[in-house]
Amino acid sequence: MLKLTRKLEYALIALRHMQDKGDTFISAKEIADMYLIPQELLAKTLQQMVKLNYIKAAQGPHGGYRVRKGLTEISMTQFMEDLEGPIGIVDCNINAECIQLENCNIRLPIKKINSNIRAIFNEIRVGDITS
Amino acid sequence: MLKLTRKLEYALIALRHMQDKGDTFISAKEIADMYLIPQELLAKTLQQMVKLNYIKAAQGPHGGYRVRKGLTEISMTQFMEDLEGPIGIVDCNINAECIQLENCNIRLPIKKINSNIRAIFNEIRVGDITS
DNA sequence: TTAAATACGACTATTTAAGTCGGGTATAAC
DNA sequence: GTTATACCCGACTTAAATAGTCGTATTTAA
Ligand code: SF4
Ligand code: SF4
Repeated sequence: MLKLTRKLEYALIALRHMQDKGDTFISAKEIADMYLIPQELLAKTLQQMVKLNYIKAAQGPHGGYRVRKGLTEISMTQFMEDLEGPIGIVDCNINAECIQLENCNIRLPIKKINSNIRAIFNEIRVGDITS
Repeated sequence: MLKLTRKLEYALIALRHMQDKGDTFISAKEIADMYLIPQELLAKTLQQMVKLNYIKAAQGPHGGYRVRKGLTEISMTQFMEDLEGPIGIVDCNINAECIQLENCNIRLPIKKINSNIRAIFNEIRVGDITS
C-alpha cells in the first residue's frame, strides 16, 4: 500500500550519483555495481530517462550518462508521472473505470486526499532529493 | 504506484453506509449488493474490523454490523495501519532489509517525504470520510 | 427445525512489479 | 579493421502483492 516503485528509487539513486560526478559520463554498470542494483533493469530505466531528455547518453567505451542541466527544477510529480504514469491513490482518480463509481459514497473525500498527496510531490523538486 | 488497497476502500464505503443507518445492524450482504462489492471479501474485512473493535457484530437473522461510537475520531493513519500494516513509501521506512541501504544516497530525503505523507493521514480522521 | 447471518481459514486467481535475455548499434583504442 | 565497451530496444519470465473464492462451523430469531 502506498509504495513507490523500485524503478523510481533506482532512477533517483542514479541521478544523484551522476550529479555528484558533474559532467563526466557514468556507465550503468558503475552505478549498478556500486548500489547493487540489477544492471539490466537500471539500464532500461536510464534509457527511459534519455528519451525523456532527463539525461544525455554517450555510446562506446568510456560512454555512459550524465544529467542534463535543469533536471533538478522538475517537480517530483512530473518526474514520477513521466516514469510511472499518473498518480492516483484510487482508480477513479486515474481512469474512472470502477463499478462502484456510480454509488460510491467516499469518492469525493478520497479525491481530496489525492490532491493533498499530489500537492506534496508538486512542492518537491527532483533536486531536493538528488542534491 | 501509491495506491490504496481495495480492502480499505470497501471498509470505508461500508463504514459510511453503516453510519448513515445509525444504530441498526446492517448485513454484509446488503452492503455488498448495494455497492457491487464481492460479498465474501467485504465480510472478511468487516470481521477484521470487529476484532479491531471498530464495529460491533450481531449474529443470526437480522444480524449484521454497526459502527461503534468514537470510531470517527480515529486518525486515518491508525485506521490504515490497523487494516493493512505500516505505511512506508519505501522498504526502509517500514523495517525491511534493503540491500541498497548501506550505500543508499536518497534514503534521508525519501524519509522526509514519507513523513509528509504520514502527516496528511494523521490529520484526517475516519469521520472526515465517512460522515 | 429452519433460514439468515457472522466467523475463520485455506485456497485460487489476477494483476502489477521486478528482473532477465537476446540481438542490435555506436565508437574509442589498438 | 578488429576488438572491447557501452548504449539501445523489445520480448520474455519470475516473483510478489492484491483480490477474490470456497467450505465448513457457529449463532440465533422466527
Ligand atoms: S469510485 Fe469509489 S470505489 Fe471506485 S475507485 Fe473511486 S473511490 Fe474507489
Ligand atoms: S535504503 Fe534506499 S533503496 Fe533501500 S528502501 Fe531505503 S530509500 Fe529505497
